[in-house]
Amino acid sequence: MIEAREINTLNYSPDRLHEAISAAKNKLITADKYEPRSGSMLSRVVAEVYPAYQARLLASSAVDFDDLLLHIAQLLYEHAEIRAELDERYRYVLVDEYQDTNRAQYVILRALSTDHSNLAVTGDPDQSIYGWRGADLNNILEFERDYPSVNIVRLERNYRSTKRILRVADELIGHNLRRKKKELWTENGDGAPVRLIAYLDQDKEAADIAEQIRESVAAGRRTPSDFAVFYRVNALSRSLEKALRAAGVPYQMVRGQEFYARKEIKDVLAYCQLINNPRDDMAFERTINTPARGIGRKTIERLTEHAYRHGTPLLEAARASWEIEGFSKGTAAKVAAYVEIIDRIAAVVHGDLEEVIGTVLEASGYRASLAESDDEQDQNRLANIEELLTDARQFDEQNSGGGHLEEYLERSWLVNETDNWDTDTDKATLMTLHAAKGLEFPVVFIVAVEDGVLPHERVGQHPDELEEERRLAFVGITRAKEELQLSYAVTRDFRGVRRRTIPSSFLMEMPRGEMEMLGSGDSFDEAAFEPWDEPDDDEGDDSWDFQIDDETVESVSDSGSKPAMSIAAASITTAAALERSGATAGLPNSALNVVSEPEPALPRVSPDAFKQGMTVTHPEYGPGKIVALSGSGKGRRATIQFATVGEKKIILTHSAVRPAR
DNA sequence: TCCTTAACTGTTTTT
DNA sequence: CAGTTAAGGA
Repeated sequence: MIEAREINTLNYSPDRLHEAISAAKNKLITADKYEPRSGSMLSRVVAEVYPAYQARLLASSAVDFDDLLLHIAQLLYEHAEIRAELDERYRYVLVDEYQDTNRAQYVILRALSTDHSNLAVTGDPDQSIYGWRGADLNNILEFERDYPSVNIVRLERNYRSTKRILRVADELIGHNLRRKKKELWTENGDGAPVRLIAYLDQDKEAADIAEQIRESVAAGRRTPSDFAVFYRVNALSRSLEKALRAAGVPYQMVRGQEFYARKEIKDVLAYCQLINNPRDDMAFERTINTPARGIGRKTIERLTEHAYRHGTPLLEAARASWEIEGFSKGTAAKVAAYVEIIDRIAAVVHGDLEEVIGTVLEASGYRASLAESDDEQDQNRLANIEELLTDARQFDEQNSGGGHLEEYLERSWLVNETDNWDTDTDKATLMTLHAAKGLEFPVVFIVAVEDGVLPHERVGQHPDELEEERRLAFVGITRAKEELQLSYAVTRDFRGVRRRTIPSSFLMEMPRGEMEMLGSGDSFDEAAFEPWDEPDDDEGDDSWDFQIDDETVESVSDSGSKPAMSIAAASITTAAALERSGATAGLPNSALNVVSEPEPALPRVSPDAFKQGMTVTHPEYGPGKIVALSGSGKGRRATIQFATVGEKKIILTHSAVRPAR
């Protein structure tokens, strides 16, 4: 579809376009109402693709995730009598996790609670972490305005965490502006200090965490399921898995969709989808030459054309293969053989799922083609397919009588992250911060609390996005009941390259009094943290600012004077201290080279590189825009409008301000 | 049409 | 690094 329009897929990838369409749908903008924003090429492309995409969904009798809500909202909106009937039927409506609702859900809720306004919602604005998916924080922030007669109950008592953990969480989230203030308290004990550990690299980080778990379990103090390790991105799980395996710690990794998203599983399920819905052209295209049966691009092209001309689905066109012009006898026979396969599977559609999938595997030749292969990966795939059969059998046990194909497929689409999280087995848990919401563990580790990872570098210049990252950290921290460890690695391998990292700015927003700063084992010079440990005479936010000429100017002090310390400077000190202490002695050359690399942790930017109107970021104040510049050389200053704290005047040579990524 | 190899490229989170 | 695409040969 995108190809047909000769759209430049480099700038407008299917992913990006779908994302844009999804965002539009979340805002209840239907294809016919979508207006391209002037000046935005992307939106012009979307305006072209969106209606075609929607038409194609309709032709396939399909809906996407967003349609699930959009269609309902539209139905309720356009048909007063249906709305009234459903409002009548559902007298009392309860919504959990209200902070994660989007515009469409909001409209649906309103529609269902108009005549019978019995609506109860629960949620915590500080735990809204799905803004990027269309969740609208305003839904909860402005609930009182939307429903003036509302009765609000604040649940501020925390029964889960220790006082220290709670204070760390509370102070961090206090840096957010778009929230509802609340006073969290608990009668639990102080508990242990929150640990902040700097490791040399991610392998040391992973190994130490694994070792801590192993040791506690061996000592009988804890059991594996007491532990959870959270990370911002899935890619970070690799070294953790390796270390846990090496330490012999049983673990489970929660990765939603993982199973059903595998190529081989999707291949097999595509046959099922086509049986379930013969108009599913995507399933047709996926299956017709999987495994390879000599049906290529050209053949599919001709089929598509025939289908288009007759207004039929592709499978229908394939049934007429003998009449299609340009098809050789051989080609027509191959296509007919494929149709035959589909029909054979369709014949057992009313049986058990295990039978349906078993038939797919046999009739399609999929299993045989994998079994013949001597590629190691294919053997793996074979194992996954056997697992799919097991999954199907389990499903059959719960849904006896057969004929439940559609339900099974639905489940495969809708499984979420935590659905396959097993609470009964005694294993440590690895998961993303997003997946962690709603859970709790006695001991929590959060790894890679680094600039660019937690807040993730892809959060845009919009302050709301930075705040969402902060909420994500908040969610992770508040999962911990008794112990919490935050950590970062001084260097981290990323995409095959070793990089020096900068500790997350969020770490500077946490109360040092509740925390314990550590290096990893004795390989770390604690002196590196001295500037942090030293309690400031004044507390809190202003500690790195001091007054000059009436203006608040921010600067990193020279070594010697004590209070001001930016996070970037801390990381430089850390690395330097490492070198001095010979902490790197045991490392292979490559690692040593990197640590002693002349490249500073914070790329120094010449003051002249800053231009008016430029978007910049600051480790504490977040993103901002340069309003004005003054002075020159070392004295060059910028007035920056920060989204979080308003306008600040900053000396560029000394500050940690950088051009936005 | 298929298969192998080399080059390339892109990287968040997921109902 | 890993997953995907482009190119070229069978």
